[in-house]
Amino acid sequence: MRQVARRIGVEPAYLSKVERDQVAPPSEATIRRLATELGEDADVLLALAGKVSAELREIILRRPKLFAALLRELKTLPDHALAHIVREVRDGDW
Amino acid sequence: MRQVARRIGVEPAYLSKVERDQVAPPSEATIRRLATELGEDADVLLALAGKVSAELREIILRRPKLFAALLRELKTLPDHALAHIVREVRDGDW
DNA sequence: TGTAGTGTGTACTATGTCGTACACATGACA
DNA sequence: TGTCATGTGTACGACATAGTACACACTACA
Repeated sequence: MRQVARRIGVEPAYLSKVERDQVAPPSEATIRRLATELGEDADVLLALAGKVSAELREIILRRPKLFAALLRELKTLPDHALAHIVREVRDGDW
Repeated sequence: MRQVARRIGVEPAYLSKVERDQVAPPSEATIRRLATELGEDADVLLALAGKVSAELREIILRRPKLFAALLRELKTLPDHALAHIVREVRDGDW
């Protein structure tokens, strides 16, 4: 644990408390370093901390109306339908 | 101005500073009341404040991987293509 | 048996967020 | 010319965020 703490640049005591939810979630930067260190998906770890990455936030902020409308429409769509859209867009069908 | 301030529940001095960007943006709740009062789109006003509504954040947080992938794919799509997707989903073509 | 490494409890701190409170200058106008 | 409404400058404050620093208890093991 001390090794992980040292590698991601925080105090061992702090990491210990983070793991046991004894403190508020770390900053995005710290969560990202932790995700890298643990081989976890950063977006998922951030979500566990109740955070959305600054990168995604920026995408939305550039076109708030469109993305707000889109997200509200997609909100209730099942996973496979979402994944389908992702694939279609990626394959350039737009 | 004092009337608007009173209606949205803040001090006139504060609203004055907000208008001239002399202070950090108000909270989401205050921005929403302001948007209602001014007849503006809340998502747009929130975006001007660099914020994404808690509602949209929650949608993402429930399925972080899917929405992260989706947003990154949609990031560079032109407005009309995004609007097209919104319509298709709304019309139940999924 | 002592000592070296491991996780944890307690206390503290700096910076950011989201405002309030009050005084003041200014211009309109009766 | 006094007063009344209007916007603004300055000071302050509560609470949240994102940690540090240090001491301490426990375990393994040479």
